Amino acid sequence: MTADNAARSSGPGDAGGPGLTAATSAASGGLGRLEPEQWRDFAAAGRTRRYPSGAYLFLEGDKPGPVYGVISGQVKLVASADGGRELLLAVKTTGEVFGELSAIDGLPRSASALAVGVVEVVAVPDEAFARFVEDHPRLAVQLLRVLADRLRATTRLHVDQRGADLTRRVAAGLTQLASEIGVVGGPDDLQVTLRISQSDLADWIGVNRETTSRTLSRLRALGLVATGRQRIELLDPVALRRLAEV
Amino acid sequence: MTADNAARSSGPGDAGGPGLTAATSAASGGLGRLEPEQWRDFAAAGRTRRYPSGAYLFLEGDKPGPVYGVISGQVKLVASADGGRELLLAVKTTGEVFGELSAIDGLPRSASALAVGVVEVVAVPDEAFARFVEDHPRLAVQLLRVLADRLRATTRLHVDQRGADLTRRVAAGLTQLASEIGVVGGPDDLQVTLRISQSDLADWIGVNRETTSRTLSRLRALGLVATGRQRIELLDPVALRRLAEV
DNA sequence: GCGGTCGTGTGCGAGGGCGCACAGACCCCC
DNA sequence: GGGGGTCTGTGCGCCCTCGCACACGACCGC
Repeated sequence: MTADNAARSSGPGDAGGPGLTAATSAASGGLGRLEPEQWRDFAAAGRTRRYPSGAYLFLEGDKPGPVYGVISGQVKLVASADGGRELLLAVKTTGEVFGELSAIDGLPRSASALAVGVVEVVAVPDEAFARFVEDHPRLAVQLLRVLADRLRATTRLHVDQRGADLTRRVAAGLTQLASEIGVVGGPDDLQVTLRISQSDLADWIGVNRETTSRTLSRLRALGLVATGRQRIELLDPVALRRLAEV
Repeated sequence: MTADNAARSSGPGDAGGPGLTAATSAASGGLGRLEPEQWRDFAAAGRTRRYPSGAYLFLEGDKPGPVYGVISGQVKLVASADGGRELLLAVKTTGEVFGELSAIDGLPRSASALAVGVVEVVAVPDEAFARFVEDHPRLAVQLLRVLADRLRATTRLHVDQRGADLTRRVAAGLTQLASEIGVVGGPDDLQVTLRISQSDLADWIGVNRETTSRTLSRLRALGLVATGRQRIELLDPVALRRLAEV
């Protein structure tokens, strides 16, 4: 969790308040990464499974089930609003854990998990996970911190996105996504390539595809991004972040 | 001003091994209500303070500080976005606890706490609270559940409000607020009166005041609500809830 | 009682996102 | 290699929200 966004102070009405502060990794939807030792213990408690591209690991509304850890591939966590709208909550990649909320509180899944490409995961039964947590107080406290951070991030997101103009929201969305699943490209360390569709980006930031596409056009004209099929290149991540946070 | 100058001392009232069992929903912003016994333990760990109307108990961005429990009065938790916009995150009343996030993760306050009318609270030093949690594993697990629930609720809110039309969002906002701070009125058990301004409601649902007022006019024409100065009466909460959930 | 302040209600014009529609490019699979 | 499906890019008009502006009424303090 980057401390820099949280460390910013701002009173009520303080114009310099937090902009679209992208609460980085914990944006929403997962436990974050475990330390190697913890991961071994975690993996030992479950079994490996493979899912084909497009398969659902679980659906929104399902009864509680296993907690998952990604071994390889990517998993999208999506929540559906009414009218068929969908919101992309998170993208989980190798080493990340997700689906632990249901194991914690026993409530139904609040999002669907969709395999992007072939995915290999380790699935730990929820009871085993619950025991695991109860037997490891330090882990429980760590979990508390993680959930607290995610709560902050989600609230922050909720607050910031309200009334912000499109350019800013798209810039913020790109910045967040890049920090989660960005693939560092060329020789320049700053260039980042996102391998997602514009529809996914639209679902992520919560606007429709066409508008997102148009906004990307604008950013392209500014030389900040380059786009292609299933590809968004952040040519100037720094400028984008600045755009997002103003 | 930030009422941070806390009087130190006062050992942790670490009496027994109870849990800070939280009630239910806790839409966002607090721990929920404690059971009487737990409340006693909690209160014993801190000291009572009084704040005049309009005083800030803490400000967004402040360093971590005490965890609060409301003895009497109301406290508004507000987060500020850019441009002076504010969002009302929660209203805490008698018996409710708030401000525990910072005590958990040590990060700065993510919202400001504002006294609505004269408020009496018990303030428990964050260190005491943290020790309290660490020494009671079962309490930690309880807390996990509470945070998980709040995370769900916040995410749900975030997902649902996206693209929903105004009538729905206002109806949803009224329903939520009513369940939190509604005062049951007349003989009919279903009638609920909210003692807040329309500006507060607007901040709660995240639209501007004028639009909120106009939407209330519409709902008034439908016979669903009655309005007055600092007063919104839910004449047909059931219909409102239906409106919100469709 | 009398201003001053705050909360409410409403009109109006501007701006912007939404949804539809369509064209072209690219990819995958048969 | 061809055809269908997916992804991208863009035009266009509708409608909704915003922001400004103003009037009225309730409440408060002197």
